[in-house]
Amino acid sequence: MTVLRADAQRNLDRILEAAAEAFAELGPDCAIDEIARRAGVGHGTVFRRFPTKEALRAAVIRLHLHELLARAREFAAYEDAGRGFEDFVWYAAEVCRRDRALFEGVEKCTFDDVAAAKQELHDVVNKLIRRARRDGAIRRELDAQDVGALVGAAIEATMHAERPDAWRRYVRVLLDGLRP
Amino acid sequence: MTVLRADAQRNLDRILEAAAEAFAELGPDCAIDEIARRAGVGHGTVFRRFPTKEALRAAVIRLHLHELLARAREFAAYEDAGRGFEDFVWYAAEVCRRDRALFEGVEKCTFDDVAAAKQELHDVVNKLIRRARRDGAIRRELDAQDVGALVGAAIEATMHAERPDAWRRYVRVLLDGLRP
DNA sequence: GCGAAAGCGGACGAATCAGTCCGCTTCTGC
DNA sequence: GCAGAAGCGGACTGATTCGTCCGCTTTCGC
Repeated sequence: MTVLRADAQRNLDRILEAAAEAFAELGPDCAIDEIARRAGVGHGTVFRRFPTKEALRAAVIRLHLHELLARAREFAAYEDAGRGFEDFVWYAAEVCRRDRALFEGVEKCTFDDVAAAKQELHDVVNKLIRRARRDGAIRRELDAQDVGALVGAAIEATMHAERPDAWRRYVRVLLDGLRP
Repeated sequence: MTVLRADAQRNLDRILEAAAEAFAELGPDCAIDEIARRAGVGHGTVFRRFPTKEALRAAVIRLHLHELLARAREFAAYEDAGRGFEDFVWYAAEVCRRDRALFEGVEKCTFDDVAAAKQELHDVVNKLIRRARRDGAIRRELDAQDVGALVGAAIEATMHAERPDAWRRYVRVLLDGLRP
């Protein structure tokens, strides 16, 4: 990939920023025209950089997923496995709450590198869960997939809630329910 | 409203049935053409009975909501409030598991009578929850909306799970988490 | 500055889907 | 049976939105 012209780079940055904002606010089905408008460019310009809407979505998800992965690794390195797991759940909930598109978008996205990052994140989270379970912080009958599904569900629930502080109560309910 | 001609009534029944099925399967944004196809009628026929897609959605939701309301009243009449509440959650989980559109659809629907039925259900569930809370079966800080969101989330979680019996474990985790 | 390459963005095409309309068909009361 | 009312459904309209294209503009090495 050759270096972009200065104006093109400026526009690319603005598009990514606007896209992240618009997806977070309006969800992954948000119209390209809306993103172009927010970025202050024509929508043809968006399509030049990203051949499809899916590609733009993937680009935004990629950024967020790498951030999430880095943080998950930190939590996995905690001495206290139960604490590391809980802190990760709180962090993940917070991220998804701010950006409802991330959670939905990751599911939808079929790009190879995003799938790879997703798998990598999955592995790290699995490790977090296995350690927490060994330490008696999570019930024995639940496996990593169950816990992942339940955490995802609690986050999903916070999106429907009206009261802005609801998500804390939901995560608390979940964490309490997960204990043996 | 005058009585319908026999063929019209037959078609109306088929449309409602197909709509319930299609919404359950494909979600509340499912295309009218798909519903018409499943019902074996032209989509003009659907629009004759229901002036908008919203009206059709409301009609389907109405049926399900009344059923749910009747059952909720039964559970609310239980001697043992905690037991009544838990049984209701198990029942609601089962219903939502069969029809994922119901939960989403109710949120979207803005028709007055549906809103009224929703409010009525809300009141009964609130009563269930208040009684269960008084009996010490549910934490004090959760209201009906919270519990609804959490039950919905647990059901949502079961859809991502591979093992078919997962939903029972998830509801169990939820109910344990709800306790003080 | 200048010319070529890179980039821009609005007009356009195509697909999808809600909702309308009207010529033809089917039912029903008599 | 028949006449007229009721109903049917497919063609059509209009809105929305993804994605393309090409004439004009901007940048940048020289």
